[in-house]
Amino acid sequence: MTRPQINSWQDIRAEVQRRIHAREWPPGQVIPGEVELAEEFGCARATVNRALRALAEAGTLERRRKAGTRVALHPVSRATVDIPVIRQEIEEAGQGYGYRLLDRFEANSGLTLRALHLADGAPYVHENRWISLETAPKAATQSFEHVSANEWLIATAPYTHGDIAFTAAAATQTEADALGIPVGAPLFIIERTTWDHDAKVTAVRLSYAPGHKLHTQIGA
Amino acid sequence: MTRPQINSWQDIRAEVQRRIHAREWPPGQVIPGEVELAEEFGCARATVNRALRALAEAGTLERRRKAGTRVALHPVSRATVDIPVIRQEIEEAGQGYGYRLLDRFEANSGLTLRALHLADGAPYVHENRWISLETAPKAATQSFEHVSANEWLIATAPYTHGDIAFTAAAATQTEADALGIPVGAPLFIIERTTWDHDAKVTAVRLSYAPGHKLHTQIGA
DNA sequence: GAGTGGTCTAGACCACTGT
DNA sequence: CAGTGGTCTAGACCACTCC
Repeated sequence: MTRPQINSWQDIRAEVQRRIHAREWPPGQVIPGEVELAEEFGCARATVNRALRALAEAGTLERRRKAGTRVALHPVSRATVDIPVIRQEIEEAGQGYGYRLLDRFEANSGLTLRALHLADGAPYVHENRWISLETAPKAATQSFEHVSANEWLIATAPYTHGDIAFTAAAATQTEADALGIPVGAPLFIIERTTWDHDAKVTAVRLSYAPGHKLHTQIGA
Repeated sequence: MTRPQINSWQDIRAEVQRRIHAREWPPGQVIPGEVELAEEFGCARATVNRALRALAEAGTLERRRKAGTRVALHPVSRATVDIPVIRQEIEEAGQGYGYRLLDRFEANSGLTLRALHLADGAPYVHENRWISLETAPKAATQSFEHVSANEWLIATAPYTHGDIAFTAAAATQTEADALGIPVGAPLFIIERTTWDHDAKVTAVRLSYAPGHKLHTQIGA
């Protein structure tokens, strides 16, 4: 009785997942060390390391030096969400992209924009954005009437990190007018702020027309 | 004129990010191969591979055999969202966790539950769940009056993969009654379905009380 | 077919951290 | 202080894919 040969790090990952799945290694339990597993599987320790690291990044395992590797006690679902450029998002759905600048004014050291993105002519998402003129001074010379801030910033003002929040909110009068919906309608909101090192680059609130869903997947 | 020594794969990752950031390697451009970079940085190819692989996983680079490595043309923001167990989510916010089963009935080969999770006694999220009695037959013998399906399933019915959707919706009469809010109020919704290989395990719709935000971060 | 990334190995040293 | 994971190396072969 033989079992399929376990060679690659992905095979090892699958086998470890199977043992966790089958409760051979229940949640919270410390599993054998890398050296021991390498011997069992007949491979190099680096290969085991590769497999266990992948599982740790996925949230399935928790690893600490000296303490060892254990099966995660509270297996959160770790989902990776891709937030595309809006034009891309619309065009990939096979729809025609449209863009309208609604409002624009400078105040102090910031530029505030409001814009509407359309899919096949229908309002898709309302964008309320602030751009730092200290970090991205060239924004002051851009009209943003034909190029969305979304795309201009990507090509012009790189960032090092940011944070994102998802929530729901009732449509304000401004949003309702722009999207052509009743005030108070439930909107899916994405708020994003990005920095270039310590300098804030931009902050944006995207208000999606009712019905919008953000999909993602989880594995193991 | 010397620059800081570049040794670790994280140093290499940072240096590559810097060159992309500084437009030395603009979006779409093919960057030097691993061998060449390894020579430049005076390290092993595996170390360069480690750094470039990390950037590829983050969406910053696109790699293909033979074609080489290029800077991503449409740098989507790839955010990893941790979706914790609800009890944990509440307790980590320093609030007291409460749970009430609202409804329960079996139909055909499925068990349908409605429940309410509370934070410091206030309604936090309304849960509407379906559990496959084919995949998880033991669910039929569970009352779920004191143990939430959320936690019971984690401890009992593992899954291999699933999908998640985020959206916003107006509170239904049922949700409004449970959460103590007006009908039509904007709710943040998480819909999740999980499978164990080909068999559907459970599907759940979580309706969060108004104001709830799901936070995450992005880097590079 | 040839060039690139993907992976594996065997060994070594390092870094963190629990005891 | 000692044990575990984290990383690096030098070399090798493989797998994919563009030409």
